[in-house]
Amino acid sequence: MDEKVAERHSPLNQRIRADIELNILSGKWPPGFRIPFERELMDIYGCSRMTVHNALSRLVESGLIERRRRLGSFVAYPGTHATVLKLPDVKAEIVSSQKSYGYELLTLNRRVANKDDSTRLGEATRTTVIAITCRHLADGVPFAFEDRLINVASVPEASIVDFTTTPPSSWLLMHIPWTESDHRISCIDADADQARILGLPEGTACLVIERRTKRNGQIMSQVRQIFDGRKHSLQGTYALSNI
Amino acid sequence: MDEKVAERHSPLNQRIRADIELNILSGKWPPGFRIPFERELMDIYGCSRMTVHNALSRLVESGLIERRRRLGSFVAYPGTHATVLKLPDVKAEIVSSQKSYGYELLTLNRRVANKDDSTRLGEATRTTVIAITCRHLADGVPFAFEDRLINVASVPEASIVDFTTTPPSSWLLMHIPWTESDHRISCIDADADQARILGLPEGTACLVIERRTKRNGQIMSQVRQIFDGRKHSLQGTYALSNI
DNA sequence: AAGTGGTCTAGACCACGAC
DNA sequence: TCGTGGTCTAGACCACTTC
Repeated sequence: MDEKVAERHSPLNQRIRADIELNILSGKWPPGFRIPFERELMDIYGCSRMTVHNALSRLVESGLIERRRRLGSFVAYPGTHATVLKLPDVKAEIVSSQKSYGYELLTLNRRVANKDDSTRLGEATRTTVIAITCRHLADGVPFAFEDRLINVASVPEASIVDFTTTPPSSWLLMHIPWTESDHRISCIDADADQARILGLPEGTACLVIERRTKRNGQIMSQVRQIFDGRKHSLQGTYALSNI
Repeated sequence: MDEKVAERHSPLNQRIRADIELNILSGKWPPGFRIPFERELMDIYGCSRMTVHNALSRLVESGLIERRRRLGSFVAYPGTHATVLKLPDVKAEIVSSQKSYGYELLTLNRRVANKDDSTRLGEATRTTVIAITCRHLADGVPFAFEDRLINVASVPEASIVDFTTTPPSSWLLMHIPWTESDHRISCIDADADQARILGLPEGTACLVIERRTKRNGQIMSQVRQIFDGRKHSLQGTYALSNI
């Protein structure tokens, strides 16, 4: 086998991973190619099986190889492109781009979930929700329009928060961290309201990010954020393992 | 510590991972919380340090915890939401939704990269490129407009492919697998050409996916795909470790 | 100096699945 | 049946960083 031996002084298991990645990404080992057995790699690198096994296991996690007992390890067939998108908190995003952050609460209602609310939360039960619409500004210019529902049953503390000064996204991130979430990214033509709030001509293409956050399977919040499509885009890289 | 002991009959290292995940996602262990030392977890689970260490290492990879020598392991502070988006091949996406797939080559040029081409490829060198525009149809209805550049220096085989019948995305996926890629997702108002090709009113909000694929750091191809924003959206879930 | 995590070893037994 | 990967052990030494 080819030992390109990346990064001479890094730990052995990382070198093994990097070597195999290189062979796959360079096209030398095509999809379906059987890579050496663990016991062969032990001899090649002069190390124990545990070291080899850990390296290969992480390649499985990253989706680069598949392993089958008795048959060996094979370069996987990539069916799709995938990308990891980071969707930062709007406030953090504005601040980190050296602009001043502004926040305006537009509406706040506390109500029993209506039909639309239940659809957004993905729950049939008639819970109480806090419905918030607000606007984020960067250097005084409208940056994003946010429309959020908070499930009061799941996040009772939200009842006593003063959302006239605290952006709900930032508060939730600080107080209800590490939730599971699913996202939907789409685009729309701004309607009259949205255009007015974002200071755009009606019909401008806008980027929409919707997110539902859950904890223990229970939905805590749903949010729809709308951005000026001419100024905002999302970028992601697909890096394999981060050696 | 709390042993919620998920999945009784799964391997021990996965149970350890799942237990710690549960404590973090449920909010019981907030960001900054110091989780038990490896040697404590050995006692708690009655296993060797290697088993504990492997479990914790994978939690580091998933971004859920951070570890510092001498101090211990801590629940990480989530700065951003992240999502894994799958961006399937357009043909595969249409076929899997039970619709008939159609493909039309619109233009094909082979030329020395001009200024715009070089920008798109992110390379200053004046290489030869194949520039393709084409249209994907689902059940005969325009589905996506694709504008692609292929770097001939990196993908010489592309010179002899008949792109009048073969969609370039599908060919590249089959023949140049396992490239690295980066993506950009944005939206635009369809201009006259785009509207005509997609069969939409001019000015309709459209979703745009741009992708550059590399191999060994060398750019192989750049593509811009445009979809009807009213019908197309991207969805992603953030699953932590896949236990 | 002391204690944490980082890495590795040389074994072991088991589970699965092709044959 | 038998060879592969899956899991685990009971050690070991090292690197780093705070004390």
